[in-house]
Parts: sequence; structure tokens; C-alpha cells
Amino acid sequence: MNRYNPLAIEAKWQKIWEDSRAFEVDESSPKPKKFLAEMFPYPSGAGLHVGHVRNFTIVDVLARYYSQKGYNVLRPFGYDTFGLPAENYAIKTGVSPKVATDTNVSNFRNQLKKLGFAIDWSREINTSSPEYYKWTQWCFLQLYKKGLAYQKESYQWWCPVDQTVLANEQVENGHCWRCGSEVEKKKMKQWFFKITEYADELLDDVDSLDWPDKIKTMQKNWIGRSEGAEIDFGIVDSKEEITVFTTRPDTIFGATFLVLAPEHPLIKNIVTDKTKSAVEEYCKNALKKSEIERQENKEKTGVFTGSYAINPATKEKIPIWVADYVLIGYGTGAIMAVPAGDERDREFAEKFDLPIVEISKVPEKPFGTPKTTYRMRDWLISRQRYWGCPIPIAYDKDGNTHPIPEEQLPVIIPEIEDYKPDNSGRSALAKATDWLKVTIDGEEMSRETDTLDGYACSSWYLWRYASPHDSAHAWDPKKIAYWSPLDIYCGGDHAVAHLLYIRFWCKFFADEGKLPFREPITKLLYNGYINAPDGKKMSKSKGNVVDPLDVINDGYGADTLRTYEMFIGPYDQDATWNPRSVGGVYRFLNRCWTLCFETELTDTKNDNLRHRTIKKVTEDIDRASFNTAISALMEYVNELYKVGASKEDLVVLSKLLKPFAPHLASEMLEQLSANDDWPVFEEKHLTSETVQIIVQVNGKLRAKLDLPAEELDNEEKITALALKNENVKKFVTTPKKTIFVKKAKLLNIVA
RNA sequence: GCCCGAGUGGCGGAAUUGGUAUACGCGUUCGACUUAAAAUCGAAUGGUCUCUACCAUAUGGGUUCAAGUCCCAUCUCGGGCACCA
Repeated sequence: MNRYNPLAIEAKWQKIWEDSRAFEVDESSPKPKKFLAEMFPYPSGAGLHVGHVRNFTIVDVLARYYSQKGYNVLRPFGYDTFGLPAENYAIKTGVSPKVATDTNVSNFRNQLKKLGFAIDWSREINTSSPEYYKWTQWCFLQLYKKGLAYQKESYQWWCPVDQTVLANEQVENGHCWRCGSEVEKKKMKQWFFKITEYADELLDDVDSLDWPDKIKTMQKNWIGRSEGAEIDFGIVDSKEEITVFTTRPDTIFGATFLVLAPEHPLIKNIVTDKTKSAVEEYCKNALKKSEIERQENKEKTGVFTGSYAINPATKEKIPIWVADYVLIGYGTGAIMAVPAGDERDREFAEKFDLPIVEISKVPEKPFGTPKTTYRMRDWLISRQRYWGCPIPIAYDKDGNTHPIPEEQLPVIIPEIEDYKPDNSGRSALAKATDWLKVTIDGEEMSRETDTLDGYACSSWYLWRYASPHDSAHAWDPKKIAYWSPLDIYCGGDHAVAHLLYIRFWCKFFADEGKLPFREPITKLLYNGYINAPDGKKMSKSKGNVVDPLDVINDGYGADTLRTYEMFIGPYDQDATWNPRSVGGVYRFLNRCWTLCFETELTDTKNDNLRHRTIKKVTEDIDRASFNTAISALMEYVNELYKVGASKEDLVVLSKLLKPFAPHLASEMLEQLSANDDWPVFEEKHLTSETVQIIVQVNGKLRAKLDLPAEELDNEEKITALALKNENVKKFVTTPKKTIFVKKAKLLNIVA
């Protein structure tokens, strides 16, 4: 007797798909398009993990499903290859990041091919290849030309271990998102993208997205729009004014003091001889305090400047204080304190014995000028690191910035010996002295040594997929118009940063006339994590990592791995790996194989069962309920084992199975000489000749009546039969009323 | 502290619109096949009880002919935000 041999079947079909370029597509097809992608991975040296497999399999199931349904499906793949791990590895071993990255990419590619993904391999992209980052630099220049890429000197997050600045989005609880060390504030001149220009649209359009509510809420909170007003306060015995931001200008009659952030530039102008040293001391300490300390210690601290302002509503003299509960980066870095209306101001007033005055009246004419502020700041994109996309800018001898002309792109990363970053505020590229020199319009200039945040590289890659080898455009306008926007995007990370940035670039390039849509991602599937069998997070140090390639090579094969990861639970929930359940899925595929290759066909009429299964599996895939789709297939196979299977039963089984277990299903379809067109259920087969009526008494199940289907309309007869039933009679003497629900095939007798 | 989710057998989970709670899988038990084991096939499997039946979807109330599903309160766990004026 032959046995199911997944490794042989999978090698066979993988070769067929590779040789026939089975998943390559273009724009000439008359079919409707579908464009699907996962969040492309960072190819680490460790190779694929089971989390990747879950993410990519979801996309693969959908890609194959839509393809079987007759869509022209684009399912490309790429690698997000710039970043710190490759550079840190280079510092440790001396192996250049480029070499290490190439090795890792090729390892990833080989592993992906063993999983049988329906990838159009002709479209593979890699963000650290010059053909790609040439266009990342081009994108930067488009933003630069419109004033949306600019330099600004300010206090920035600095990671002392990675020796680079970080964006707000990359600081988690005061710690570096990569190395976990505590970040510091450092005053530096840095490059920014003006994402705040699009804050309103980014916020307002969130509601229209078919994305999980969780992600939508996080995006909204991140942008954090507040409507309010800016109000100017005159200072006693001074020509200076202090502008505050408030969301409640109507409470101005209760404003009894002002508070400035310790970094506020006006402080030095308003301190008096008496207060000067105390204020300076306070500000120095506040700046020295780490952000963690400032966040953790919510005990209010502050110091009086010695100066007074005039409340424009009450005309009263109110003291001006400095306190670190006011943040320099939000609003104007200064507030009017209304202790009667604001909890924090009250706490401060109580501690320092400042007046708390009830808000006596509301001004008839609103004070100040209306102003909207956002919690979101501009996106800091400079990185003082070697292994990133060089910012295509040069400085003349006066320090003015000049864009590198487009014909000189790409600005190639030079090979260097020493990758080590330092605290000079410049990347290791500063050591490449020859590379630094550049001539623009005959003038000798010096190149920018910062590289771009990796998130810039991933902010346009979806569009590159439409024309990955185009040497004249970042993306071909006709091709992008055909494929985009992305119909389904799947991933389990980057809830805020990446998804916000790519929306920002989309809106910008739409305004430039370069994209015919304003939202890049129609539907987002946000998948959960897979934990180790011990229920903990998988990690090398705990030694509990499940290697997906081991699962394949142990003999289970890729089909079992894929199907198991879809069966493990709802795709959007975290799950725990269970090796025994892997065996259960293998048994199921084995039973499919046995039905097809080792069992005699019968002429059993299973129309109802078969069409019910088609309906269930189709609808479950449509709502991304992959685990229940697979259990429907299991039920189908269990039933076919009992009653026997016709050829048609097996053809349908193979077709429905193909998105999950494509190798085995292809083998079965070949044996059955059938194509893989997605089967369509017919309503007429969903009705059966008999119908089971549930009889309840007071809502409790008391009997089941099996009747011919046409009796379902005969409520009177059903009621009569139910009341005659022995078991029902025990609970009913005289029915008060009966409720018949035809749709539920249920009769409830109220006794 | 504020805002979201979630809580169902020994375990992962199903129940899509309020209508048969526990599908499917794992595990366990029994049986068939085998010299034996594995594999495979078949059967049983929420609890109490001999059956009828009763009790069970975190806890306590409520609405309804009917509640895992809706409402109120409480507890537990998970996630996000957190001095944003």
C-alpha cells in the first residue's frame, strides 16, 4: 500500500511552479485584479519563524483562493533589508552589511520556496539594492522640493547604545525600540518629514478604512487632534508676551497663573535677579532628568520666575511659574493654569499655595485665535547610521543644503572598513572622505552623512511591486493605476508607525498627481502572535523556538505546516504552538490523500453535503475564518469516509483544500484530471428531503421531530405532532401559546 | 487613572442575525487489525445520577416565549494611551 509522502509531492509541485513561472502576472488579463501582500520581512540571520509562516500563509490562502475564483492576482514579495541588526553584526564580525544581507535574503528565499507560496518571483524587491533606493532618494527629493523634508534644530530622542536619533514612534516607554536601552534628549539639527501637514486628512480618513478598530483607534490617538485657541498674555513691566495654548479658552476667568516648560526660550528674559539662580537650577535639573523619571514621578514640581502676567479677561496680575509638567513639544510650551477646572493645575496650585478661583463667567467674545494642535509631531528621519539609504543632499561651503540632482542618483553607500558609530552626531559615512566630495553645478560640496529611517524605505514599496524593474520611474503610472490600491494587507506589527507613514506618502504623491488614490490599503488583516508550546514568547535564550523548517523536514511537509497554522485558532488572536495538533492536521491530510489514491470511488449521491461544504468554506474564507473553513473540510472528509466518495466529491475536496495545502491538492487534482476552478454551490442542493424540527417547552429542548421537508410550512401539523409527543406531554398539560420559528426549524411551547 | 478587547469541557477552540451550547482538532478510554508495537480503522468522551431528569458558557441580577449572544453591576486576564493643557 502506498503512503502519503508530502516531501516527494511538495518537491514535485514546487519544481513545476518554478519552471512554469506559475504565479507571474501582468496587466493584460481581462480578469478583475486583486493585489495582496504581507508586511515584508526584515530577513534576519535566523531565517523564517512560525510567525512569518502564519502571516505569509494568510496572504497565500487568499491569493490562491482569489486566483481559483478567476481573479488576476498579484502576490509579490520583498525584503526590508536596511537596519541595525546587519550593521551591528558587521561591527562585531567585520562582515559587510551588504554581504550579510545577501546571505540572509537568499536563505529566506530558499525557505519561502519550500513553503509553496504563490509568489510572483519576478517582482522580488530589496530595499538596500541601489536600483531600489535610488527611488527612495527620489521620493525624498519630491518631498524636499515641496518643503515637506526640512531641517530643524531641537531636542531629539537619542539612543546612547545605538548612537542614533529616533523618531517618536520608535521610542517605547522611554526606551529604544531596537535595543531597549533608555533614551536621552539631545539637541541636534535633524531632517524631518512634515507629516503634520497631513494630520487632518490622516485622521479624518481613518473612519473610511476596512481595518481592525483597534488599529484605527491607535492611529487616531497617535495623531491626537485638539481644537482650542492660542491666547497672548502681556507681561508686567515688559514688552514680551507669552502665548499659551488651551482647549478651553472659555475658562479664562479661572486662570490664576501661567506655567512655562523648562525648555521655554522666554524664561531667561523674565527671571529676576532674586529668582535667577533658583530657576536656572530647576531648569537644569529638569533637563537632566531622564524622560522616564519625568514620566514616573508625577509629583508636581516647579519654581516661580519672579514675573507676572496680566490675565486679559480679569486684568489681574498672575504669577508666571516654570514646571516640568508642561511639555515644550506640545502646543506652545506654555499654559494658562485653571486650577478650578483642571486636575493637574489644581494639584500644582494646592502644592504651591496659588489661588484657586471659581470660573465666574464665560467671556462673550472668545479670547485668542482659534488653533488646532496635534499630539503627532513631524517625523524625524535622520539616522546617524551607516546601513541605511543615504539622504541625497549636499552642503556648500556656507552650509546651505542642495539636493543631489536626479541624474546623479542613486547616491551609493560606499564600502568602508569601520562601521562603528560614535557620539559625534554623524554616521560612519563621515569617515568615507572620498565619497563625501561631490560636485554640483561645478561647485564642490560635501555630502550629507545621515541616512534615512528605514520606515522611509517601506513607505512606498507596495507601489514598486507594480513595476519593480522600471529604471525610469519609481512606479509606472499605468501599472500602478491597474493594480493599486492594495486590496488586502496582512501583518502583525507596525500598528502605528509604518501604517501611518505609508498613508502619509500616499496622500502626498496623490497631491503630486503621481498616484490615483489617497489611501494605499483597502483592507488590513492584523494577525496575532504564535507563542511557544510552554505558552511563553518564543526566544532563542529560552530555547523554546519552533523552527518551521524543522516541521517540514521532520516529515510533516509544508502543507501540514500551512494548514496547521491556519487551523491553530482565529487568525487575529495570539495562539500557542501545540506539536500534537500538528499531528492531527497531518492525519487529516493523510485521510484526504487516502480517499483520493487508496479508496475505490463510489456513486454515492452526496450533493447536499458537498454543496453545504462549498458554501461553508467559501463564506469562511471570505470572512477570514480560516480555522472554521478547515474544520468544515475535516467534517466533509469524515463524512465521506463513512458514506463513500464519488469523483465529484473528491474534485470539490481538492479544490477547497488547495488554498491551504496546495501541493497535495494539486496532486489530487492531477489524479482526478480536474482543474482548480473554485466550485460554486447551488441553492437547490442545500435543501434536503427531510427536516428536523426542534421542540422546546419553555425554551428547553424536549423533542426532535423528523418530517418531510415540505411539512416545514405546516405549523399546525407540527404543533399537533409536538403536543402528541410522549416526552413533550410530560411537561405540557395545556399550552399557553406556541412560537414557531421557521428559519430556526424550532417550535417553542409555553406551558 | 482613562479607552478598548476577552473570559465556553482536561486543552486549543465552534456557535456568523437572540433560536438544538460544547462543531472541528488534541488528549483520554475501549474495540478491530498485528506475534508485538507503530500506523490505520471504528466507538465513547461537560458534570451529577441507574434511566427519566437536573445542573453547566467568570460572578450576581435583569429583559425575552427563548440569552454564550442584549442590558446593569462585580471580578479576572490581555492590549493601547498615559502630566498632550
